[in-house]
Amino acid sequence: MSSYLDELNDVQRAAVTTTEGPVLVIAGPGSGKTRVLTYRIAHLLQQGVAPWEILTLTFTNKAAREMKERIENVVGARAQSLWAGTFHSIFARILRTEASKLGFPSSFSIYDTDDTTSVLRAIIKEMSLDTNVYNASAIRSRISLAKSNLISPKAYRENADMMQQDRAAKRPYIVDIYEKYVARCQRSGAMDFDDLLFQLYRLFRDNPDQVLEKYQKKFRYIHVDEFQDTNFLQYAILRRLVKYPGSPENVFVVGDDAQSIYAFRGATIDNILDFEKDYPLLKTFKLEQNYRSTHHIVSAANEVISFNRRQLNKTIWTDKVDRHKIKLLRCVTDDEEGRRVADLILEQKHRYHLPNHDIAILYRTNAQSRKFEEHLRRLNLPYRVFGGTSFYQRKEVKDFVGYLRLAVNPLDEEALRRVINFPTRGISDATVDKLSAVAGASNIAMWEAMLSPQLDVTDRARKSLATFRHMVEDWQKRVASEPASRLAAEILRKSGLFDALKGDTSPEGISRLENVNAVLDAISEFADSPGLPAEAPAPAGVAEPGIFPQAGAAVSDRSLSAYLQTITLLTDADEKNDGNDHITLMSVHSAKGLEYKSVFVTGLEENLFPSFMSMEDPNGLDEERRLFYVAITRAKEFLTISFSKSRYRFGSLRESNPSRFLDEIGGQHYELLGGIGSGRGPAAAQNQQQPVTQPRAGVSGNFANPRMRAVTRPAAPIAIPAGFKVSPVEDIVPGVTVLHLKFGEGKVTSVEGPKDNKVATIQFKNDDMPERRIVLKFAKLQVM
DNA sequence: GTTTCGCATCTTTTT
DNA sequence: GATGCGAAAC
Repeated sequence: MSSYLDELNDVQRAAVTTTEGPVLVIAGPGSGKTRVLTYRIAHLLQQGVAPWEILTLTFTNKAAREMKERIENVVGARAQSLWAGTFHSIFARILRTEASKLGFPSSFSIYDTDDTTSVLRAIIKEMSLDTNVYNASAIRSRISLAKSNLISPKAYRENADMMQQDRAAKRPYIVDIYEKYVARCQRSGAMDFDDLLFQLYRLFRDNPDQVLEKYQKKFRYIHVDEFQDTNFLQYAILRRLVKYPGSPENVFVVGDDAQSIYAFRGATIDNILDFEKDYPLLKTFKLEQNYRSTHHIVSAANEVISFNRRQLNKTIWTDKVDRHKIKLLRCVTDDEEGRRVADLILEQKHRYHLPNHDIAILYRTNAQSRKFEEHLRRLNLPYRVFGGTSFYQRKEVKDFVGYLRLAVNPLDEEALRRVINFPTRGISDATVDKLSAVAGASNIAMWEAMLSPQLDVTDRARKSLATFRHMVEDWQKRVASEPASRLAAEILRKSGLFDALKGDTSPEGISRLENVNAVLDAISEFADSPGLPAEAPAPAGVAEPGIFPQAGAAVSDRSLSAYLQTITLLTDADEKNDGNDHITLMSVHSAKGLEYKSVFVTGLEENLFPSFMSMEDPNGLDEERRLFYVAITRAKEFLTISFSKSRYRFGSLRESNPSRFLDEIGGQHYELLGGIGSGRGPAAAQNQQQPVTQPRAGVSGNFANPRMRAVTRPAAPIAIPAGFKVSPVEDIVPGVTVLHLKFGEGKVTSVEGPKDNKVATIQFKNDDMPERRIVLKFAKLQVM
């Protein structure tokens, strides 16, 4: 058999070669998930499946790109014609082709979260509602929730539950806002993130023969990466694509319920459970060997996740030998945390010769990056911050992009509002409000309302409007014919934006100008890049066939319009690597799917990690725990966890307690680090005075002063009985009653697994889980 | 019509 | 600490 199959273990190979029918791969962290996915696709190509018949939905565009590259290494240039990308970007591509069927222009705009919030704010204001009660971003999440559950404004009004909730929250007009919002998006020729899913669903539902069937036939093999993070709507679309009479149901999904961290966005592990129900012929493979991390790290991760109430059965194990324990860094202030992490990085770099790209600092909230940046800069260590306000969210960039969007789609009201009077050109807020009122009254776009006879403004304003309109009309005419980069450069000058920025010689002003120029560069690069698939001369004349001409063209679409749709859907992870060797700083969410030799997981404090937003709700806490699980499993060799006793948050210094998650790691896996900064400054001195209880081996990590912890967890902790003695593994057999330090008394129902890695299923008496699977080599159990 | 400043508000994670 | 909003000054 081909050599690439030899690089797989038995389970991996079985998954890769099961090409027909529905397949579910449950893949623990570091278990070679990407490898399985790429080899499976390569395998399909080797067997003669055409690349454009294979659809792969990933979480980031970068993941898709890397996958393509790896496949290319196996099968060559054909890989470039694969359909691979995020749900949102692939769907946007399909929508672009089919937009007219939904009453949208094919160059529709995509509203990001800011745009959406701003539209909502305008609607709320126009409706004269109390902005304290009707908070735009809260309404946005409410509408997003509705869309993700396929609830249209009409359905919302008929939905007793939703309406009742709104009345209870004293916000009965949400449904009206929702209705207006949808109308406004439609007349603006704009879709928000949820629309990219919602509208595609509508498209498929309402055009089963002309549209849906075409795609069902086209995509003979469909793959989904990070399946645990798909939401209801994404799954509903997937199901329509895959499940129909006569379908071969060639759908291959890869996921890990323990790494599901997007419940707040509607993702649910129910999808995995539903998947088993929806596809009776499903074959399931479990990848349980972790090739990434050392034993201490894997064990700590297993212990932490065992505290969650609901999980699929699996046991992650590794044969990597330990060299280093997990380090626990206890700090007094967030500044000390920043300093010690930076110092430790320097030390690790020297002692183990780590390049910067082997190192990552992870945190729960983006706001935490600051302190680390300060201290890395102090030590001259190069770093890069991912997330937070991305490049495309900066004001000057949004302004420029606003002009570009308007040239491509003048109906786009958000773009229009943004740029109509910036730089100022004599069009006042009052005039804009009037425009908006006319637009609302006759349900036309504001762009069209400029010409309406009903528009009652001063002659001066009318003149300003006409000048502005002519300027945009000119661009609009040329957008289809002229090279994107040339037109964009002209728009930058003619709009007056360039002069406005040039006038500002402050350092910030200069950097704003640089940013805008960077957009120009990006457009040139985008326009000049050889267009991914179709144009790369496919070997032996295998271009994507004509049954799907437009989409084939869309693949290599280098227009301004294509550029704009692309950038809105970029994720942090997609940001281009500048080729420099730098330390990575990012949120734990963004780190999903990545790995580093040395990882610092920071800010392990109650109300921060787990977040105060999740503390009330047990499901929320479980999600935070999965997030922590994701964080620690990013590390291959060195894992350092830090927390601080106090921290600046929301503008003032606050006390904080160590995170409950720390107690869930067994003491044998970590060591408390004596301050590097000992004797340096008051914080360090104070730190030394703190009495520190060293963890006792064998007892669940109780590193911190116990009085600091008001413990709340599913199973109430029980007192350690005098004379508790851990029984040897051999004594744990089915039928015996055991005592567990966390879960109390329980009965062993079964024991399985290899001799050195036995797993027992135990029913605990006072526990809200029917049963738990306990990895015996880590557990502290006494036979009673 | 435009700019600036002070005040209030809201702070998670992301496509 | 960042952002939005309204009022006052230009």
